[in-house]
Amino acid sequence: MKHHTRQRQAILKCLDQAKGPLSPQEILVRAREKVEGMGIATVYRNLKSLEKEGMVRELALSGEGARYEKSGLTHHHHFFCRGCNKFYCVEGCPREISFMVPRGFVMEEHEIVLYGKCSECCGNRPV
Amino acid sequence: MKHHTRQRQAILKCLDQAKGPLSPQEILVRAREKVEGMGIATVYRNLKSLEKEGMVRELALSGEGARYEKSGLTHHHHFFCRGCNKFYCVEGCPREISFMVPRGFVMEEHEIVLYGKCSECCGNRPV
DNA sequence: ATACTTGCAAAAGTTTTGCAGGTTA
DNA sequence: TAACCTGCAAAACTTTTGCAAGTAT
Repeated sequence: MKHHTRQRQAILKCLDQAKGPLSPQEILVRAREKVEGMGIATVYRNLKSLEKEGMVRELALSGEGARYEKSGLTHHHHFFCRGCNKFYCVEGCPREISFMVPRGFVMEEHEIVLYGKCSECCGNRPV
Repeated sequence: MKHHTRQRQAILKCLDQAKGPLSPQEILVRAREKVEGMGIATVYRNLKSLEKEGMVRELALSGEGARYEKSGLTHHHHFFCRGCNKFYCVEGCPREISFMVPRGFVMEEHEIVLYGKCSECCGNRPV
């Protein structure tokens, strides 16, 4: 039987409030505002178990270590800002991409990542 | 002035002969067939410098650590096989994706990764 | 009470760096 | 010869694990 701990709830809340997937470190910093003294191991452990339960999804798309987001969101993709090294969720998808699958391969999922600068890092202010 | 060492040439040759981007470990194994006793540090160092020179491109798209490929290839994307944990290059691209870029953001690049099983891992033989 | 979680510290990976010796131009 | 590279080992990071103590049911 799973227990509902403050730490676990804090992690889920962080993911809820984020505009995009977060790294374990980002989660730690934010979750510590809610649960003082929380350890990084707890973050990793909870992310793993939440992933196993299907509540969270791991994304590894930037050369910066994995990010995590709630699962069950509507189909979407991501934008990685090279200025602030953050991910943002983006809507839309060019549906028809199965023509890219090589003969004999089976596609189960796809992921699209746009790289560039977010509006804040976009010239308005110095990076 | 850069020097042309056997190690550097071996790494480039491995990348030339591969069907998709390779991990540093994969490169080490293959390069050692050409240059006995080669060390992993040499692989990492060369990949970094080749990347800086613009000859090699880093991809980090699988939760499995970065992969590297020659740069200057024609625009293409990748398929990650969850059976053998290898990347394959795939042709084609649904050109029009700029509608996905959020207002105020600037897109510099995009990457598409298909996940699934390659033909070899696809039922024909047990994974 | 029992089962599950936590924080800490140690361990296991992966990537980077320092250095003495070797190689390239 | 001077500049650059290499292999090794140590260092730096990131992620996982063991364990005694704490918490949820």
